[in-house]
Amino acid sequence: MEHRIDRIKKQLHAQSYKLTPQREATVRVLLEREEDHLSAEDIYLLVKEKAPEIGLATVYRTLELLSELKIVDKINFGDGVSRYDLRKEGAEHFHHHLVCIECGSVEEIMDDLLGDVEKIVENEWGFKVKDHRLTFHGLCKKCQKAITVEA
Amino acid sequence: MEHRIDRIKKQLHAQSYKLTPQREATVRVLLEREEDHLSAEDIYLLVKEKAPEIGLATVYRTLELLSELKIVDKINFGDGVSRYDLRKEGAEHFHHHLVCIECGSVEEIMDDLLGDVEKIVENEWGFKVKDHRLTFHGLCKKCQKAITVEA
DNA sequence: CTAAATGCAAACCTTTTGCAATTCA
DNA sequence: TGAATTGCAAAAGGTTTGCATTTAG
Repeated sequence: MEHRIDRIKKQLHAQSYKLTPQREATVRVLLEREEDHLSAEDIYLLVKEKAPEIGLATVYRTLELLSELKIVDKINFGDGVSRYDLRKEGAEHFHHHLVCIECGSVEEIMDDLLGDVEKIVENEWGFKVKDHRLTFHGLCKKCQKAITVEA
Repeated sequence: MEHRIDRIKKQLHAQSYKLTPQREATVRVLLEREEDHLSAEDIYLLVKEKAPEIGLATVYRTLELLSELKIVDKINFGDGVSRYDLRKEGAEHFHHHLVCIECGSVEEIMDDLLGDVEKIVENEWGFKVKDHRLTFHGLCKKCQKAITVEA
């Protein structure tokens, strides 16, 4: 944890950005809730517990900055809100998501399943892939069971 | 074209929705601009040319209805706007997109490249896939060339 | 005829921005 | 010190909603 904060601090300083207490608090929330897919508002409320004086605008500005630095990825699952997801260290590509259409849960897949597909896209379409977004919509294990039982 | 309109009319009637002139005009715009990825506002302006009295709210309501009926898919490329994409007839899955990070162009891929990946997700994660969203971000052919030349 | 649909304007939400005051390096 | 950052409140989108009126079936 401290290790990752240090790293991020260095990344910021490298571009002459400052690691303010507000930014640090925001990053800590992101680290603590790595599994979640929090909206800016969610993050704001959590950061407020540690740093009550912070403003929502600062959270937005911090998240934008972290996006630029590729520390977080901004995603959108189709509800009207952007969500922010910490990039795994060293990850070349954005990970994938399984969104349950029944209960709304979001599971992450870290494996890169798209190696072959990207080759096809590059060779057959001449498109140079830099990143991707892949989300599956369907039924998670739990909801599949629930439906089987009730049927 | 008329054939597809008829089909949609039937789909609407099947659920006792009406095919109003406003709805028909909206569908026609969608059919004419099948290749594009129009926002609600874009569609509104285009529909207005044929049916000047239409209101933006009606366009939104129509698009929502068409989404429900799986006639269009609502997508989000990360700019703050929802875009609407006509589903190809008989398509089981949503098609894929190649978004150029240089010029913003959007190309569509109709082939289903995810068959194998879906099998893995179903078998290894126990997740029952119903649909997916796959977008690649990178450089289109044109922009790759442009960059090579200027370098 | 009557449930469904429309147009308009107001309301809503999320996100962004201007600016004076503050703070990190 | 001085450029970067913050908080606040206002503004700016995009989208939704309430309601009186109109219309497709």
